[in-house]
Amino acid sequence: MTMKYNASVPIYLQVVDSIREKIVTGKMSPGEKLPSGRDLALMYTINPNTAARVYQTLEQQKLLFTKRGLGSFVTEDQERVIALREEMAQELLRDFLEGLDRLGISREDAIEMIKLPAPAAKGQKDTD
Amino acid sequence: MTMKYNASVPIYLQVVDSIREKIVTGKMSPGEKLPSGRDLALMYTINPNTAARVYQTLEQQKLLFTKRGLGSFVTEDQERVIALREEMAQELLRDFLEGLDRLGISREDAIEMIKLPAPAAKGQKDTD
Amino acid sequence: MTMKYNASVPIYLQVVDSIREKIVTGKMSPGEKLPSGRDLALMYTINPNTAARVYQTLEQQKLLFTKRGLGSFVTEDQERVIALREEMAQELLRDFLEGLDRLGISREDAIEMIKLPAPAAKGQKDTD
Amino acid sequence: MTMKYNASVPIYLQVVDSIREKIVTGKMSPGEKLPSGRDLALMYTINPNTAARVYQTLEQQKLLFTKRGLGSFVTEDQERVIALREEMAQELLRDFLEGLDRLGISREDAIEMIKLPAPAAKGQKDTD
DNA sequence: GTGGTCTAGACCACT
DNA sequence: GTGGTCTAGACCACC
Repeated sequence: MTMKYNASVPIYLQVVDSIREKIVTGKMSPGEKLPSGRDLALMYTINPNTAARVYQTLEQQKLLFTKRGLGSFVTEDQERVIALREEMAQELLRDFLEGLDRLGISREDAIEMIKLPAPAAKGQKDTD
Repeated sequence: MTMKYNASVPIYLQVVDSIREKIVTGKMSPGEKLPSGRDLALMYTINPNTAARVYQTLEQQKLLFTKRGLGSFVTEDQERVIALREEMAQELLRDFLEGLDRLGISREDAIEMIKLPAPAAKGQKDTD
Repeated sequence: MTMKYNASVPIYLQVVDSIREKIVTGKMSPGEKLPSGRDLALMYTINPNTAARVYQTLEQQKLLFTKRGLGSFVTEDQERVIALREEMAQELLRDFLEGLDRLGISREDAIEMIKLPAPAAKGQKDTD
Repeated sequence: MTMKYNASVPIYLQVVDSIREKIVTGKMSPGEKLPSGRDLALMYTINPNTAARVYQTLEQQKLLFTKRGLGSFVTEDQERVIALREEMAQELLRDFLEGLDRLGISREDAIEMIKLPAPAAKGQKDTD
């Protein structure tokens, strides 16, 4: 679970995304218990405070709920999860289409690009 | 040229992107003169310091060059522009494909999504 | 007796309030036997430790007394109950009046609000 | 601006309430600049981190917005302010009425209580 | 054990 | 100067 952190985006958000992905893709099930804040801190080698912030953020997004003294749990609101997955897909698509427009690339060309084998991996974008 | 700024990404970068887009898509031609720093500040309603940083950043990316006392000009290195456009397209595509994988969406489904009419625009995420 | 718990206030206090209300409003009579700690735990679906804390708290408030081996009983000190009811009413009123002042609402307006039919219930603030 | 803090509710929330009250009652105007985080920390004798949390919370409630490097400002969304005041009034009223019901006090009696001169001030509820 | 809060101090990027 | 983030460590209440 150790991660390479991208220096330009807050660590807590990167961990949030990592966990959110697990929930949204079903790798974590509704009601499932998440690691304790302290454990999360160890797993991701971050400060306990940062770990707490991760769970706080996810709780605000209603992707998990917390019971004091017991721990944090994946939301049981399955619809929330599905809706979020849909949102994320729409945002991903919109960003892509907007980018195409800005670069003046047609959708037909874009589809061709998708069909082709993936291009070489990127050099690191911005770590420092 | 007034812009709605997204609070979560530095203003100077948003302006940088705006200008870079014009260069890459040919809306600004090689050698063309850019507005003075002060004019840029007025046009984008930003601080002159921020405007200076914009040109400084674009100069580092070799998309423009500056002549003392004369102003800033779009690079005449056409290959640089073309290469950059290609890079940007590849990055856009890669981000899209990675996002699809994370969400567990197949490329076929993605292509279907692209072909469909664009979904309604989202409410602004965080502008101010 | 099952309850929806508010995540932001300790469960044991919510149960304490629930029982105190019954005593203060006379739904439970002086000297009446309360359920055993274990039964209380079942009734409120709480941990036996928490149930014990509930009785402990109520005992500190002299609203019940415990006889070893026999169980817990509602206090027979009727004056204590009456005084508490009065206290609670005063506190309720004071909180309301202070809130009005903070919001800059006159008492006349407040009285009008009370006379009107109750507004629709709010969505739950934070239950789990 | 120094405050007496109630030990049983988080300091940052007490400061949040203090500022929210100023906004909602019009003591602070739309667009008005709030003190910097550091200044707020000094004014309320709290840690800068706690001060930051105060503004974060208020920002989530859309009562203020923040510009990096510039500071935080009272929201210019007047409707948001009005709506919030209304919400707060409704919640205050609802809590009062619910309390009356729990204590078995009629609304007529409640109105009489409101009309009477305020009862003696409360002893401290819970400081420690 | 678990989460929640707070302090203290540091570093960085942005305006 | 201003906000944003992170670390470190502590204390407390709750279950």
